[in-house]
Amino acid sequence: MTMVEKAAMEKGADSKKSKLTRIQREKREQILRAALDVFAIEGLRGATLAKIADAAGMSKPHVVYYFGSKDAIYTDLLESLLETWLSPLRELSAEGEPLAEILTYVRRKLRMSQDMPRESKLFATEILHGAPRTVDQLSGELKSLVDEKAAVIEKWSSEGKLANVDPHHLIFSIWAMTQHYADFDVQVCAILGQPRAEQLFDEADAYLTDFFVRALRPTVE
Amino acid sequence: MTMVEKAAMEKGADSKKSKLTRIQREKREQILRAALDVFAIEGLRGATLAKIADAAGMSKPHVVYYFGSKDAIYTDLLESLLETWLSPLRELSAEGEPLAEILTYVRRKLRMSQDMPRESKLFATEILHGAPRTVDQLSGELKSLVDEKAAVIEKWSSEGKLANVDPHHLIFSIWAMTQHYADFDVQVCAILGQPRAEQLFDEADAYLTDFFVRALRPTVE
DNA sequence: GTCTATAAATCGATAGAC
DNA sequence: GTCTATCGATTTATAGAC
Repeated sequence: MTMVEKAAMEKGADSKKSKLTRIQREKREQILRAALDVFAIEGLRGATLAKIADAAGMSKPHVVYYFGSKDAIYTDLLESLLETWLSPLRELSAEGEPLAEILTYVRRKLRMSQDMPRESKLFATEILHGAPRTVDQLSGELKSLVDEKAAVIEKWSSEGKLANVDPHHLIFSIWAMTQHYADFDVQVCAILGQPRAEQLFDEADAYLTDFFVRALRPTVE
Repeated sequence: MTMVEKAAMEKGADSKKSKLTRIQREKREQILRAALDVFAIEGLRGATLAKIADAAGMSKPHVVYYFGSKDAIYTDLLESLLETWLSPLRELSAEGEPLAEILTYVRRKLRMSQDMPRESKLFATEILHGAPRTVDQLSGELKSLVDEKAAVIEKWSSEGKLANVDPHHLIFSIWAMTQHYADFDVQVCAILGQPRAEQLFDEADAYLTDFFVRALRPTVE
């Protein structure tokens, strides 16, 4: 086992990275950036150490030296991105104006699809294939967060500030529609005739805002 | 090259299968069924001939004998399923009542996600990874169909029979929301706490119907 | 047509020089 | 720390017996 591996295996997530030198952190970041490109396009099995090493501008054993295995790179990527991925939902506030809060959430998620399509595809592929590395976090951390925010939405509905919708399925709808533009961009562009990416997301923003306003505005009684 | 391969390579999609004997067709069907299971879970790269052969109850060379290569099985699967996959949209009729037509389409797509989750995952993975084998059909056959139906929806909107929405993005929304339940079933079940599959789709049906009615009902002027 | 055995290629990971 | 060379395992595909 290498020195870097020993340091990385120190118990506790906090100590994990603090034990690394600046150069070690930078090398690892460099590899993670390259690996994201490769994994997003090729998937875990399709990606090879050779491609990752090539994209990172290093030799194959050098990549292994820093992470121990291809699988470790993949797992590290998923873990390090999860918090970022969930942050838009975390920011949904019970204190704000209901419809505006949800529209802001939709926009943040759509922005995330636009800015981080590789990350979106990484998670999509992982879940699509049964999420063997992630299923614990899905039914733990993620479920807690969703349940908490669903309760907020439920309360808004019951107070008549929002149309009466199942809050869990509403969250699924928001995920589905926004991530669709990142995950299935090839299909979307093929059908729309290859618009500029920026224009596409402007269209999607206008469409989704309009769509959710109509669907969620409380019915006049 | 084998006899089966020779027959399969006869030019023209129609002659392709008619040249095969009944037994040859049955064997090929048997392999395709087994391969769908394996590809849907493991992806193209993750699937191996050994797993496919095992699932089909044959030896590895026997599988190759009928299809020539692993890739050929995968491509054949995608092609043979495309028509089924598009059929719900094809059935959207310009003659029917607008809102009812769209709700019927949503329900058919949702039913398809429920009944054919493996097929859904197969297409999702393919497109997610850039659709190298399918991109021609996406910008050809699929684009034509979508453009045609989008024009119908556009007309309904302009006649005031439907809310004013971008018809292409509406179709994307329907795909995204319905396929989400098949493609990301692991995540959905983790968050909802593993409900029975049938119950989940009943919930989704009620939710989506309600949601689209609200979003698409024409605004009173 | 169907099998066993194996060739040929690929890939993850390691050894060991520097 | 970083490299070249290579091992060992896996996997696609073929050869050849029956």
